[in-house]
Amino acid sequence: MKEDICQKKMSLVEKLGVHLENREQLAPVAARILAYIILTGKKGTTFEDMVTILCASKSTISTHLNHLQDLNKIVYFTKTGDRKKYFIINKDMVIQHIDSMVNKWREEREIHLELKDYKEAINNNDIENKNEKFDLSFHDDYIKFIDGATASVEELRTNLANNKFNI
Amino acid sequence: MKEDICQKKMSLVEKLGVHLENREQLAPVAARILAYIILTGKKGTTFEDMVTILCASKSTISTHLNHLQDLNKIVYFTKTGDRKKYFIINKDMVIQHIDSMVNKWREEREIHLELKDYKEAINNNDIENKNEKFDLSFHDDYIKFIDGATASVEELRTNLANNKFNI
DNA sequence: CGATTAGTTCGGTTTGTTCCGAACCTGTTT
DNA sequence: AAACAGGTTCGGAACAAACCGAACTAATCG
Repeated sequence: MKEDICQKKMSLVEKLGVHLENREQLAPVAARILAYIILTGKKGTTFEDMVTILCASKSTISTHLNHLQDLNKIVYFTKTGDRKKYFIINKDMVIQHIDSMVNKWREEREIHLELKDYKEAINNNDIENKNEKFDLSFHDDYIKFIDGATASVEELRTNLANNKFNI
Repeated sequence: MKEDICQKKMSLVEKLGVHLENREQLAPVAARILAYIILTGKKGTTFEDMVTILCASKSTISTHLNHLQDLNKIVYFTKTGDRKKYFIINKDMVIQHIDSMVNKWREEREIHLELKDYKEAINNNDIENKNEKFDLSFHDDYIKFIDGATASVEELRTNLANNKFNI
């Protein structure tokens, strides 16, 4: 029973780990630490736990734990008469992620506008070769998509803010 | 005049290059090749052009050009009595990109469902600690966002298919 | 004081990526 | 045949990322 759940947990740590590794650009072990902390939830996880469960050295865990704290992805609480730190995820990690998506899309939008500008200038410069001109409507469509996606994510942001609880 | 445009072009190659390097997970020079091909448009670019303009070795250009062709990002056309290949972007590169976004979101959706399942199982297992239970509504909100974003991107896909011209 | 707990710091190895130069190949021109 | 155009292939240099072990620190406990 308990072993079953533990096995399920570790398989999810790997799966979520791979996902976070890509999404958050983290080192393999750092991503697994984050995944493990997420899946352990409010009761928190300690340094030692992770050393044994994730099968990594103390130095690796130490470095990555500090890194994740620098990135504001995790925080810890303590218990009286206990020197250990209990790590949990920072509850606005999700908001951070949403903001980074919005930023990424804003940057992409900027690039599309710049590309369109450049292509327009080229199109107007050589009048001779009509069939070699750039198509520009693609950029407008793409910008429309970005605006739609941004609207969806802003809605998510409001939903989360209203519910006031995350993860 | 022409130097101005050329300088603008190269600065856009770098900017778009950095963007593609991250978005498409390409090596720096590979991303710049792709950016240069995009910004040159329908008249196409040759191997030699890129060696001189991007200041990279023949071997580097060769390797990356072949890699980009393997990824179906670029294609070439030829001219009678001219052994050079003229590279242009594959016009369904955009569709590929859209499909990869849709896939990424579908995977993310799956993970959220799995996480929710796991957390629900844990919540029902220990009945004692009520305040340590996982919040689950976050996953529903996130899935709602993914569905919204997917709808936006599907709309983009239809727009592009209707217009029948890309890039 | 000595031992233990909880964690940090540093140097080094392993592994992977990115690019280059030199040699090579294949078809064409002289 | 020799030279050239248009590439390809291979070995390796240079650098960066990821992790580890060993030595260390700092606080607490017997």
